[in-house]
Order: sequence, then structure tokens, then C-alpha cells
Amino acid sequence: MRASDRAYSALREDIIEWRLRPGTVLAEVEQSERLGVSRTPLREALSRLTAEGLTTAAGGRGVVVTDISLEDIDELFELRETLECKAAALAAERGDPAVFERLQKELLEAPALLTDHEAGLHNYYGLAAELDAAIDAAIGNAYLAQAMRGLRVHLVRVRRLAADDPSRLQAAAAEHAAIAEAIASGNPALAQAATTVHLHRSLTHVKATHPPH
Amino acid sequence: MRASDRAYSALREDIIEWRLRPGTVLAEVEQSERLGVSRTPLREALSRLTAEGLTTAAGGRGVVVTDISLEDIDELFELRETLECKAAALAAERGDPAVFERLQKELLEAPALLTDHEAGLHNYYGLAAELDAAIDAAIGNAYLAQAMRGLRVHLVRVRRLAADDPSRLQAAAAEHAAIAEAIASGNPALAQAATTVHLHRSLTHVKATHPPH
DNA sequence: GGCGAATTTTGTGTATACATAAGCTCCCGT
DNA sequence: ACGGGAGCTTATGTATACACAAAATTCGCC
Repeated sequence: MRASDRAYSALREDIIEWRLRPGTVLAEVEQSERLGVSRTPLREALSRLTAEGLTTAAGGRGVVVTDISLEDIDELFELRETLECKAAALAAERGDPAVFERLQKELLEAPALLTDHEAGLHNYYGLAAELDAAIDAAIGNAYLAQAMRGLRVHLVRVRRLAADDPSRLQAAAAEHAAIAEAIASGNPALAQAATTVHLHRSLTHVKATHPPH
Repeated sequence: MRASDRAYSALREDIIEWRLRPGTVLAEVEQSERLGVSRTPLREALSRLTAEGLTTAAGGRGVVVTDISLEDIDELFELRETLECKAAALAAERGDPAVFERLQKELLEAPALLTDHEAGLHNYYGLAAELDAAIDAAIGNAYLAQAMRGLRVHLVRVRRLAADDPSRLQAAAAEHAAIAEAIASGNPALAQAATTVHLHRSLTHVKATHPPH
């Protein structure tokens, strides 16, 4: 693997996992020494992060980790609703029903696995990612898919803020199953509505578990 | 201005103006010599272009200028409709009516200026850009605005393909005026509808003037 | 003692030299 | 004659050295 890729992945992980807090300045020499790569690949890594919006160039004095405030979360979900609703509707029109029927069944079984087991949680996240990937593939629109990929980076960052409380996860699994069902049935309006419901519940949950900060 | 900025701007211009055709491989040494900068800033420029989607990394063998086919245009407008409709609706909810009333008036006067004069065309493009900027500012959503900026790069590239035929420009000015009016009147649904109409007409025009390629 | 300017320091911007990997070509073997 | 492998070539990946600009600190002057 290239050195620039390693630096990029490491920094991205550090930012998403909140080990590098918003406002932290990433000096080139400092980070290149920490990650054991030279400045050149590190600069490329920082460029990519800045393009993604995880960092912002702080005129002349390094780049800083981008902040995510509560207003940002509102804006983020506003765009997310716009894109994911459209994506769900398109997937319902163009997707293969069999794929989403299978996902629906698996998602309906997920809550049972979630009750106590730690492994079930990872399993559920995997299923949610599978659903996302299936929608991406079904929409057949590279530009829309790219826009959604760009969004998900920030969303993962927000998710790490919210508590992984089991009752919410069970409800989320049911909502995901509803989305999969709507897509499988080829009903764009329903798929869009189910997505809207899911996103609003998610946003409410995040804001409820993290009010002050 | 930094050398990397100059290289970026030059390459971006060359790609948008179709002087660098899709499929052209941009070798680092070749381009760095052509633009009179070293490889290091040129690499950063290529990174930015690739992040924007104007070029794609061709595994190991330089980067190539991204192709835009007719299917791509359909996908592009699908995303564009999604984003711009939402933006127009939000602008109608949150924007300052006075700003859009002024833009509406100026846009209604544009067709008269467009008839023969060359300067009028540039004037109209300026007004359209002003409307875009006003919407961007009115929505108050940095993520949505960023997504739209990312799209506009590709759209400009498509626009250069289509002929600047006067009758279409006059119609487009009227459609823009309708959008401005809807936003000024604070009617989100109407703003969204006006945007949908405008985009569909634009797409139809582009596909009509450029069927075979 | 405080304020301002100059200097030092630190960090980014750029260039170049070196390493490495991927392609291509040519030659050898089958 | 065709296929495969080895060597060469070329272009990218990486490291480092140098230049320049900005910021902080310190020294001098008021």
C-alpha cells in the first residue's frame, strides 16, 4: 500500500473516531513524523481530507480538523434526506426486488440478535452498510452515489457521538427493514416516505442524546 | 498566487473548454513542463481535479480526463434536479424576498438585451450566476451548497457542448425569472416546480442540439 | 513599564533527486 | 510462428533540501 494511502487512512480514522478533536491543527512535519511518512505523501493525504471536508485549510498555518456543531447536524441531515430519499425512490424504480427482499428478511431478524450480544451489533452495522451498498448499486447514478459517499463520512462521525442504545438500534433495524420492503415492492413514494421517517427518527435520537455539548 | 493554484486553474480551464479532450492522459512531467511548474504543485493540482471528478486516476499510468457521455448527462441532471429543487424550496422559505424580486426584474429585462448584442449574453450569464449565488446564500446550508458547487463544474462542461442559440437563451431567462419570482413570493412548492421545469427544458435542449456526438 | 519594530524561528511552498513499479519490447525457447 | 520471460524504459511514488512567508519573541526606544 502506498504511504499516502496509509497516512490518509490513519488520519481519517483518527478524525472519525474523535481522537483528533475539531480545531486540532495538523502540522505537516509533526504528522509526518507521527505517521512515519514523509511530507510529500502526507500533503496528499491532507489534500484528500480537505476535499472531503474533514479538514479545512487554515490559510498558511496548516490544516485544522473541521468542527461539527449541532447546526451542522441539522444541515447535514437536510442534505441527507434530500439525497437518500431520491436514492430510495430510484432504487424502488430500478432495483432488483430479490436483493431487497433478502435484506428485509435479514434486517427483521436483526433485533433478536441485538438484545445482549456484542457481535449482533457489528452484524447489524454490516447489514445497514449492505443496504446502503445495495441502494447505491440499484440507483445506477454515479454522481448521486458519489454525493452520498461524501456525506456518509460526516455521518459516521456524527454517529460516533450518539450513544449506541439498544432500543434505538432495534427501532432503526425495523425502519431499515421497512425501507428495504418498500424498495422490494417497487413503490418509490413509499420508499421515500420510509426513508424520511427513518432519518427524522435518527436525527431526533442524536439530538436527544447529545443536547448540550 | 501559488504555483499549484495556477496549474489547477489552467488545467481546469483546459478541461472545461474541451481543449483537453476526455481520455487524454495527463502525464506529470509533460504537464509540468507545459505549465512551467514543478511536479510537486502539479500533483496537487491533479489531486484536486480528481477529487472534483474532472479527472480519474488511471492506476499507475497518470490521470485521464473524465469522459462525459449522454448517459452521464442524464445522471447529472437527475442529481441536479434533486439538489436544485431542494435548494429553491429552501430559498423560498428562508431567503430575503427583496433580493429575488430585484433579480426577477433584471432577468425579465435580459431577453431584450440578448437579441443581437454580444455583450448581452455575457450579461445574462452573469445574472444567472448571481441567481445561483443568491440561492446558495439563502439556503444557509453549507453541505448542500458544497454539493451544488461540485455539480456546477460538470454542468459548465456540458453547457460548452450545447449551442448558445438565442431563442433558448431567451426562454431560459424567462424560466430563471420565474424561479426568482417563486422564491421571492415565498412559495417553496412553486419554486421547486419552476426549477423542475427549467431543468427539464435545459436537458431537452442539450440532448436535442447534441444527439449523436 | 509598555509599545513597536526587527529578528529569529517555525512551517508551508517548491524543486529536484532517488526508488520503485508497471509496460513494452526484444529475444529466446518451444 | 507464437508465447513467455527477462531486461530496459518510462512514469509515478517518495524523500529531502532549499526558499519564502508569517508569526512569535525579544530587544530597543519612548
